[in-house]
Amino acid sequence: MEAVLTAAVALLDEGGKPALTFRALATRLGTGVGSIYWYVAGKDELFDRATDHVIGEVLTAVRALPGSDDPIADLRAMAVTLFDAIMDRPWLAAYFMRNTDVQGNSLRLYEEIGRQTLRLDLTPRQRFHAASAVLGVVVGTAADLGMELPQEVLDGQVDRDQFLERFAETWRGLDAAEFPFVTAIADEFAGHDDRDQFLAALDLTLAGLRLQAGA
Amino acid sequence: MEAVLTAAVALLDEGGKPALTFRALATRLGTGVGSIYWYVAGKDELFDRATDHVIGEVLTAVRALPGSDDPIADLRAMAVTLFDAIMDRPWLAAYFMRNTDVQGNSLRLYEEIGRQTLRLDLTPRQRFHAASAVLGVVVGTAADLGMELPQEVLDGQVDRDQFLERFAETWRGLDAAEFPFVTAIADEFAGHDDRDQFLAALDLTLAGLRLQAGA
DNA sequence: GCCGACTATCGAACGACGTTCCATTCGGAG
DNA sequence: CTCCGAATGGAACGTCGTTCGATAGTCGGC
Repeated sequence: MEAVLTAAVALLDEGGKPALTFRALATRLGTGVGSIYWYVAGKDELFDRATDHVIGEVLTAVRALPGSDDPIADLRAMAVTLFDAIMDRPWLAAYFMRNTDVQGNSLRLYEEIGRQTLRLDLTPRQRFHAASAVLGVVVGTAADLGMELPQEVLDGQVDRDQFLERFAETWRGLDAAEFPFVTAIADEFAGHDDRDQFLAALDLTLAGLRLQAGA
Repeated sequence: MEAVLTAAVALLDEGGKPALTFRALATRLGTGVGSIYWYVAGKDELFDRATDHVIGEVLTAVRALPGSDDPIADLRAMAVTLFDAIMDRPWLAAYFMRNTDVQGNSLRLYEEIGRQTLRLDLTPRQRFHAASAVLGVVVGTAADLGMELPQEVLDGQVDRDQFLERFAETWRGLDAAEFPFVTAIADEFAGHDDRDQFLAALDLTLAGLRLQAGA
């Protein structure tokens, strides 16, 4: 069981979600395809279990955070930890979008984040919305992060900066009257860092949250 | 070509992303599978074109918005319009997560949103991040919206509220010492409205944005 | 020593899918 | 009528998730 999950995670790390295949997994484990079905009911459960497995690592990382007297600062640190984990393993983003079993480590992570809102002066509903909003920022930014890279970039044939520059070049060439915004921020897009983009979005909602909590 | 796209959208509306199949599409069009390949290079392009097709409708809806003297209010209205469109067609969420061709209507929609940031007192980078953050909130919330419903709910066998209540019941039964947050907001989760959740998250980032812009 | 019951393994086979390929048909220009 | 590119249709291929039955191994009870 444990060997199945670690092998599945290894496949995901190497080739992303499409690389996780029952046949590939069986080959790596040196067994037959049918054996895997004795441990998991199907592909969904396999994916869920494998993902929950690494969410466990994220959870321990989150729990190991020092913590401070500022709940929002702690909230920020947790979100950053989660985001960094997704940057390392982009296929993780797909997990949060099919959270059928809101159980296990995913629930515990949700608890860790939501617990910070208990330290803020908010109504229960506001707490619920705050925790969801923070998670939403992570997922929302991570979503167009893992998927934006076509195969040629993953293969290392094309540099990421070159890839962005190609788009920026197209944007710069657009009609400035019809696309005042896009032409204006083409340069920003060219060299942009996904992590900075995430932090900016996160800090916006946290600023709003701080305002709401009156802290 | 046009018929192919409208049929593809119809299939997506009826059964979501897994329902969009070359064979199903060919059957609906009364042709062969190979014919579709004369119009599109593959499944990815088919999905992109079909999605961009409906994004066009969202774009006209966004452009039809009245507009006000408050850029942030306009930003909010646009985000809500986009979110509502995704609520109607949950499979749309998957589109924004694989925006390979940042061209077409998607780009125009991005322009429409970003243009509002030009009316705010921000640096170019802040404008770029603001537009991305707003889109991120929409995508982030919409993501765990379309996917959270298992098949039994889509089939109408189980009511959505019953489905949520089932989770809430589990959460209420957890140890309050170990899960102080989850047990506290179980009631909120039970009857929660996805749209309210989205609006709360959106308003948080917009409040932060308003703070940043000093408006 | 034999037995059934349970745990666990294996790979052939099935149906659905995306994609390729090629023979065929159509329609207008010469 | 001829011809050539535009457009069509569907058989065929490889891969995928999943199912299924055959086959061992293990262990307690008689």
